[in-house]
Amino acid sequence: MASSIHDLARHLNISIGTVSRALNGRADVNADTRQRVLEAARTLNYSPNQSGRSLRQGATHSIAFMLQPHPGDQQYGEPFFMPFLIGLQAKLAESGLDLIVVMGAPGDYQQERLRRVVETRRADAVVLAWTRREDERIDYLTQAGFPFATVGRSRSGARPYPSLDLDFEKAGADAVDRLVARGHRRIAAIRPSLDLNFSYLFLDGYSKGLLRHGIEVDPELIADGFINEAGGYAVTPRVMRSKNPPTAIIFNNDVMALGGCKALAEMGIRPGQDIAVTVIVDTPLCRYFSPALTAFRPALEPMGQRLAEMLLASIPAFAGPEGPRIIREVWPLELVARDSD
Amino acid sequence: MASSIHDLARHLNISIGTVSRALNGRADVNADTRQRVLEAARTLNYSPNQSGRSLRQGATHSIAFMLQPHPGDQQYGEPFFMPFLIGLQAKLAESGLDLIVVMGAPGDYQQERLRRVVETRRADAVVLAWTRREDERIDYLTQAGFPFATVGRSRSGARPYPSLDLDFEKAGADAVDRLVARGHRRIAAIRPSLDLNFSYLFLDGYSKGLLRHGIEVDPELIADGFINEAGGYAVTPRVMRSKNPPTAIIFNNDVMALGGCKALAEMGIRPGQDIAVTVIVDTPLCRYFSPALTAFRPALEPMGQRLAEMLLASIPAFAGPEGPRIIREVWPLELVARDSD
DNA sequence: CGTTTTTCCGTAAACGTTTACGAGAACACA
DNA sequence: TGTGTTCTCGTAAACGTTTACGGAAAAACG
Repeated sequence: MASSIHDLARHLNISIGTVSRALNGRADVNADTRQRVLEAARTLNYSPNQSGRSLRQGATHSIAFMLQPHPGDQQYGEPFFMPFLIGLQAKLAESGLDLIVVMGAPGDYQQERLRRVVETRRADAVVLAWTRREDERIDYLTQAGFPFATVGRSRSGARPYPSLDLDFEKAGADAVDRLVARGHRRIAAIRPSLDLNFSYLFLDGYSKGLLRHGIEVDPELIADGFINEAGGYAVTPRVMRSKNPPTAIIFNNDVMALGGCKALAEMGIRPGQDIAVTVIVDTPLCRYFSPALTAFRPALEPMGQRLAEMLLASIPAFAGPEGPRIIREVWPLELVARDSD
Repeated sequence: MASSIHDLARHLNISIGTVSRALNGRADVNADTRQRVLEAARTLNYSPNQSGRSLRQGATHSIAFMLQPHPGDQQYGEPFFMPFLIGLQAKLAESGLDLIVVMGAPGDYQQERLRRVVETRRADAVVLAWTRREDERIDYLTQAGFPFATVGRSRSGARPYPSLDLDFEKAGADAVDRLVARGHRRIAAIRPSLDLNFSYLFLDGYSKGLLRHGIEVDPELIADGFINEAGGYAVTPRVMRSKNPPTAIIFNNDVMALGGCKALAEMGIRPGQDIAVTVIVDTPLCRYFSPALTAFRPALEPMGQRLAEMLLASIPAFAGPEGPRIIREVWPLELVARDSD
């Protein structure tokens, strides 16, 4: 079943060294022998043992994406990440790299899992998502000298590292601009309660947007909750019951918006009619909700591809002739105007 | 940085064999030396190189979950699988196994990816999801003698294999029962157009349910679409515009229901008032939609745990003293009555 | 034909583990 | 003291690759 390089060598009556060289496309092997080797490999259904080559080369040819549920959440934010992963995987495959997604148990915030991946050398590099404002994972990886890239920024990290993020700050400000232009002055912001960095960026943009229009930031109109439907559901009534309730709400993500709209519905408040609703990160949910939610859309699949390029560019073994480079980029979020505001 | 077993041996002035035995908890090593080895391992920050032990043992200590987007879909059905994966991963970890999620490119239906995993021995077993009625992956794995388990059943497979499925047939029939009891006789069914096995099971149950009440199955009330929001959106108007339109719709999954409800909204038809809507597989979306959707709920996390047990029980190396066993189970879907019917 | 270069291939070591085997030391028992 | 048993540990092979090195044969060159 499992045919090794020795089987090929024996079958062709040549040495294993030659077989290996032929397979790996090295120059010092006769064109004819190479042909025979490749053919034998096909007929004997040979494919190289990963453990063997990893051990010899000190490289696993795989990149790990760390997947972690948030505490209090069972959703992983996947509607967001799946298109991203498609792009990432496609680009990595071009360089012969496999993408593996490493699961963590809920609650331990990946540290333990990450250590495992790094120390047992299960992957050549990792991709981190859901970066936090202070992110111990980033500190650990830089300190360990392990290659990585992040989707999202962070304050952590002694050395620079490749990162790709969305411009949540601009989106937050743009959302305010649009609502103000439509006559709103009481605008609420609902965001995750965790230390997630994009949550801060969003709030910064929101605040700057308000100030730009001479509107004071009212703490009563800002609320934090779990980053899931239940979080939005729990927290939205709170801002609606403030002394001077908002006429518009900006939700930081789609699932919190879903929960929030549920709460609004139960209060008899209709998005798009009685209140304006804007969502920062667009997903199919926003589009197919009724009313369709105005949202800011990321280019997820291209982002995945780009992050792969950036990650590889930072690793000496994969970087081009000009040597490794650290690339950091922030991509725009594009407004998709729909019916909810 | 990367300390090996040789480093430990040199540091302690003993042989690598002894170190290895101490680390692996074998009996023939002095309690005192074991203590010293373990301590040195901690201070030198040793952890075994996976490639090394995999190569030697012929086992990778990891299980692969094959993740594949459907053609025409970018969603992966993750809201469904994530809690399942949490359970799966938790149980596998108890046996020292890592769960890795292997991505496939959209469209190639995993075959290529699966071959890669199997042939390069990247995992000791795989878990398949989204089983099809005729599933070449199952044929391939049985023929290759590679351990696997599925969530979902299939017609394929020369030999029996562990599988865990939900009782879509009963859920379909129960949904009909409930709707009939509430006075409906024109009941539509909307399901994925792919060869997915649960789609057939659902339709069987639906048909049997109707016949049980003496209601003829009307092909005009059955529609197939992409298993995503767009699919439900595209296909729902078709059944609504039939000569004798339905007064109730059963959707096979949450995302198609979301799209379908969008289409209904645009036609001025309100779920829960103008039409009854039932969803077979419950997710947070169903709960937080307005109106909350009546749905059938699976116990996803326990299912993940159970499948891990079943998979391990089927592998000689992990099975208990009574030897390997093939377990197949079908779990119930529990009705959660809400506001949409 | 002698010398140099090129082409091609075999040999063997190395990657980090695990483990079968055997041997020395300590101990028990008569 | 002689014999057998039990504890411990070192030695070395093996897992499947890749690759540095060197050498034989062929080709090129004068």
